[in-house]
Amino acid sequence: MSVTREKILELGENLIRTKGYNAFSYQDISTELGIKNAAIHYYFPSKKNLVTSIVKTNIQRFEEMVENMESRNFDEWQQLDAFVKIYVKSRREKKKCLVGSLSPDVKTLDESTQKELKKMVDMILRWLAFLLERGKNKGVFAFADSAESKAMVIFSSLVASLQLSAVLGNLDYKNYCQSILDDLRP
Amino acid sequence: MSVTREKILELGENLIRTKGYNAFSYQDISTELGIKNAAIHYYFPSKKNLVTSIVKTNIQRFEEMVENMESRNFDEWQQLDAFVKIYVKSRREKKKCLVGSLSPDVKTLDESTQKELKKMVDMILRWLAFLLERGKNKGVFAFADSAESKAMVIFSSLVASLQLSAVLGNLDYKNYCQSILDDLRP
DNA sequence: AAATATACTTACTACTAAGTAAAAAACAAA
DNA sequence: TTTGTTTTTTACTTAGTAGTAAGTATATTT
Repeated sequence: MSVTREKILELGENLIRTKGYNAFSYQDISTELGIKNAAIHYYFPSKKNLVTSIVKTNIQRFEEMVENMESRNFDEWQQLDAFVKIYVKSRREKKKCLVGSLSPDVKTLDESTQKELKKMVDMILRWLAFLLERGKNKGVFAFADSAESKAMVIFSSLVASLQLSAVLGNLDYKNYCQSILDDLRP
Repeated sequence: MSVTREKILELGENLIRTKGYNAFSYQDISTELGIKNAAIHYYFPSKKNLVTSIVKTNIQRFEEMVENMESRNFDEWQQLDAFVKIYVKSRREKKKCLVGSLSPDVKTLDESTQKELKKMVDMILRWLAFLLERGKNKGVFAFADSAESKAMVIFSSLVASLQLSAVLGNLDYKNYCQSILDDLRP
């Protein structure tokens, strides 16, 4: 695959995660990469095309991460910890997660992009609920309500706190994430 | 105060809460109100001006709500329940909350708007933490971690789940909110 | 060597955005 | 009824936006 294409995807993702979908333009990318506007259209005929590709890439990345953790026999706690670490890293890099960046703009996205985004959110929540359920049965986690509810609370907390920490500025994010994990301790 | 001005503020808020800050235009407002583009500039010289006013209005609305609840001797549970009801209503109206709409776009906002938004988030989190702490001491609530942490988890959950429910579509939001409250039961 | 595909650039169209200056209309008070 | 103020429209500018058509140099295939 083309290096330029890869760079466009990477830069596009970063722009979405810092400025948001409706605030970034092809010019932001072309200027940064030192190419012309039309060169981006060569790889991604339309903006919706680009964003859909970015979401698809992220879905794949997530699937690979989960597969990798399972094959390396990560236990439930280690897997959840690895997932939370993605958010700690995002915060350090002053970026939001892709879901937290695109979800607020979902109404303004193309239908095919909406579909991919839904697929991604569904996938994450299903994985989280499954992990929590399995961990609870094995005594790794302890929590009162349903695994689905708990998955939603944990994911929501991670997504929104990343947005809010950009507003508040200070916020000890790493510590906050730790308290989410601690809450599950048996 | 002018009726047109009030209508612009209301419509602007709704547009931010449905499409987002960077996706709505003065034309969206002028078309809906049957006035001209320039008429909006008469009341709000710039877009940043309008958005800042919208945030300020919401801060005031929140302050009034809290004052009102205190003066009517709402207990901690009733106050939290009333706060959660705002989000259930938002979900019913297929809108995000203002914080959840503007926070992801904070980098693209004018500095004065950023300041007001921070003020709003600070205020809500302080109030929530205060309420949780007081309620815990009185035995109305029960939770393990600090009131500040719990306030952040609850607020994040409400904000992000509103965004995610717009992506997922189905989601039993009312029930989800109930589970957040149930979690605090002693 | 000729044909074709790749990876672009140049130069444009069509449109939308925010914002402005000046004129006109609407409304009040004298 | 005149005068002044507030509100709104007309008509515009400036500065973008996504997207396209046509061309070009270079590499690859036939």
